[in-house]
Amino acid sequence: MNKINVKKKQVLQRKGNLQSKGYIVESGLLRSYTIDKNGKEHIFMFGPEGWIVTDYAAADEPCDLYIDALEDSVVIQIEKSTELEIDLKKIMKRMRVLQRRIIMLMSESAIDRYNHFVSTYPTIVQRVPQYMIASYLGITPEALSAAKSQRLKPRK
Amino acid sequence: MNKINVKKKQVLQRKGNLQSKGYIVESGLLRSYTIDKNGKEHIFMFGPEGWIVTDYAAADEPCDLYIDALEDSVVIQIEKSTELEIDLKKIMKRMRVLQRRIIMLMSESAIDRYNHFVSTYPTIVQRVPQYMIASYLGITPEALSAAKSQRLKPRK
DNA sequence: CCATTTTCTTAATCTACATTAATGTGTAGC
DNA sequence: GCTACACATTAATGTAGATTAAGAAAATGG
Repeated sequence: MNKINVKKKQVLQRKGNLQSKGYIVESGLLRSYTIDKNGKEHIFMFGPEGWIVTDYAAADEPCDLYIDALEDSVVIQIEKSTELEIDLKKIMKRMRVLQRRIIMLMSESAIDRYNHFVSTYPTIVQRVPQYMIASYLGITPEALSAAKSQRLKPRK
Repeated sequence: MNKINVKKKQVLQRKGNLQSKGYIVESGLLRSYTIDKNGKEHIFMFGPEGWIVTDYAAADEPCDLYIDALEDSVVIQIEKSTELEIDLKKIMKRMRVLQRRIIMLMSESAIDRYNHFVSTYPTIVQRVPQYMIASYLGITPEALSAAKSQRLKPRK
């Protein structure tokens, strides 16, 4: 078993890596993200304690995601084949998270996605800066800020 | 084994169903989709021959997706637990498809997503109306039509 | 075939969100 | 207490894509 201490900002995986691993987060917080052709970051997922962070490229394919640490963390590095054997129900759950994310990106407004996020991951909201949540939601920090202040105003 | 003949437009599963099944498509074409609070449809995936179409809700949870047939089809109905035992590599592939979809929804313009779709699923483009592809891409048919005609115009 | 319905396109207007830029606020180190 | 840096807010302007509506084209059924 391969337990690793990771410092905040340390990069565990870069886009394009072959043989990318999975990471079980024991403590701390990881994130995975892409950088698009305009150099803009888009956060794919946050990985707090208990979560597994990985890219779903096969072992011999270049992966799509960067993975780094948002807090000092302790993680267990695993082979991808191992992860999948772990727990059928967990895989199902992960699939559903991805499914929901797609549905939300297609069918909900920015503020609705934000509200959803806050109620689904209240602890993460406290731990990462607003602009990263915006990045996860697929909008700019400015748009999130505006949407939030809108929400607080009583309707006339 | 539960082989079913499905007529075009026949609905196999409704959003909110419990105990929803998975469907292996032997021939024909299925799709899964949601309907948002404004009554608008958003296609989650197309399932041509050889694909498995399913919602990732656990057996006892209400599912998120409708599933219906876009062409007369022959499908095999399976229990979800069965599906997952089938093939680890396939699961991985499915995960990656979802991952890519999320990345694309967050980081690419409508026309880039369209081009991607066409090169990834050239056969499906021939088999479904444009407005369904728009729905899959997360845009309106009008926007897709406009984007396509833009693309064809030589740049000045 | 013809008639009807479904799908696609075009164009005008509207809106959510992006971009840019400036200002504000916190907090960490000195 | 300053200074700096990281983050959040606000406001002005820009733009991709939504909406609406109309007409053209294509598919479908009798």
